[in-house]
Amino acid sequence: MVGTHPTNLSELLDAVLKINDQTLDDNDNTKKQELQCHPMRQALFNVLVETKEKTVLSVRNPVDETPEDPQLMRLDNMLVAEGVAGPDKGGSLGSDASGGDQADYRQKLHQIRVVYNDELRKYEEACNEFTQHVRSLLKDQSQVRPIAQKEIERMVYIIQRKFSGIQVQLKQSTCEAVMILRSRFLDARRKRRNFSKQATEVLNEYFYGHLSNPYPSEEAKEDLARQCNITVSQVTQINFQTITVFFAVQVSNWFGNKRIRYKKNMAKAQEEASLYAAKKNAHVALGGMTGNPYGMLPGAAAAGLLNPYNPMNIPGQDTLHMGMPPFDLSVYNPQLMAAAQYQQQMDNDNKNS
DNA sequence: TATCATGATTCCCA
DNA sequence: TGGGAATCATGATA
Repeated sequence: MVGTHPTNLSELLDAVLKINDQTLDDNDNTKKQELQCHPMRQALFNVLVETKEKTVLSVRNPVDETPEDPQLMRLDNMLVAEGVAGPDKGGSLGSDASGGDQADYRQKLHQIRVVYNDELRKYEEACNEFTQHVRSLLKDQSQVRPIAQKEIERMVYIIQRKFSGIQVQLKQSTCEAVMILRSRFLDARRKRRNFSKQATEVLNEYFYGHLSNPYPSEEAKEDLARQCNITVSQVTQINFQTITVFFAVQVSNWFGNKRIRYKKNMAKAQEEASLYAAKKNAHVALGGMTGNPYGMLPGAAAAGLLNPYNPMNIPGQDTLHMGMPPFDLSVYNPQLMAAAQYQQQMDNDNKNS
């Protein structure tokens, strides 16, 4: 057959079968070229491809039948939320975090982010490289055996799915690393650490403003936590609940300690009370009467007149008319007295309800 | 480094 | 189950 072109399909098939009997390496390029240039080549190729598609290849399109992997979606969402994937959010847990811890957390999260993105880039490069290699290999082979574009795509899809498995592993281990980092950070927070001055101010203001009932509700605790800048707004959804509870416990601890120590050291407490009363009086004098009545600290209350722990207060008697305020003379201000009465009325109403 | 201040924990009780 | 009381542990300061 060398040197002569097969004239019909059966001849061409014979030629192909002959080639298959030998190794392709053994054939010279002349034979290959003869086949490539044969006028019936494309027709035969199409027939074989069609036959192969009918017999071997599934009619189904594998890409269409597989929806987005939910596990992969969860991992992706989490990585974005944690600031590992997507735009760099700085990896903050809360603005109250002490500088050292927060910086340490951010640095470690950044390290995870860098390693993750580096690995992901390598993975994508390897995947693309391998896919490209397979594509060109199959395209090359399609010169000598029937390989349709559809088959090539199918092969590429299978390869990409294999790589996707590796991607899931990478994302899983990255999520684990972030979770470990997070739990370590939270454990570190459990160690005693002083609140900021601003936070203590807010808590003290509430305490002395509610001396008649220094027991904030859960709602009030959350509100105090926010006011203390122990905000949870920057915390990702995944740990939102845990951290909210954690801050509420901190506020509870603070009030627990405060109540005990207030009783134990009344002298110092009275001093502090008058300090906060003076602050509030200044606020009132500056027109604060229109402010929140719950946040209002009447001088009388702050000075101890409404204080249940104050030995000056005899149960059953109208505390507003009990003795002189020990420190704060501003209770003589009619406006402040009215505020004190209002506060007591509110307290009584609360008790009755 | 001693002392104080203060947040956290534990136990007990109503 | 929440609060009081005692105690522990650690940060701040002189």
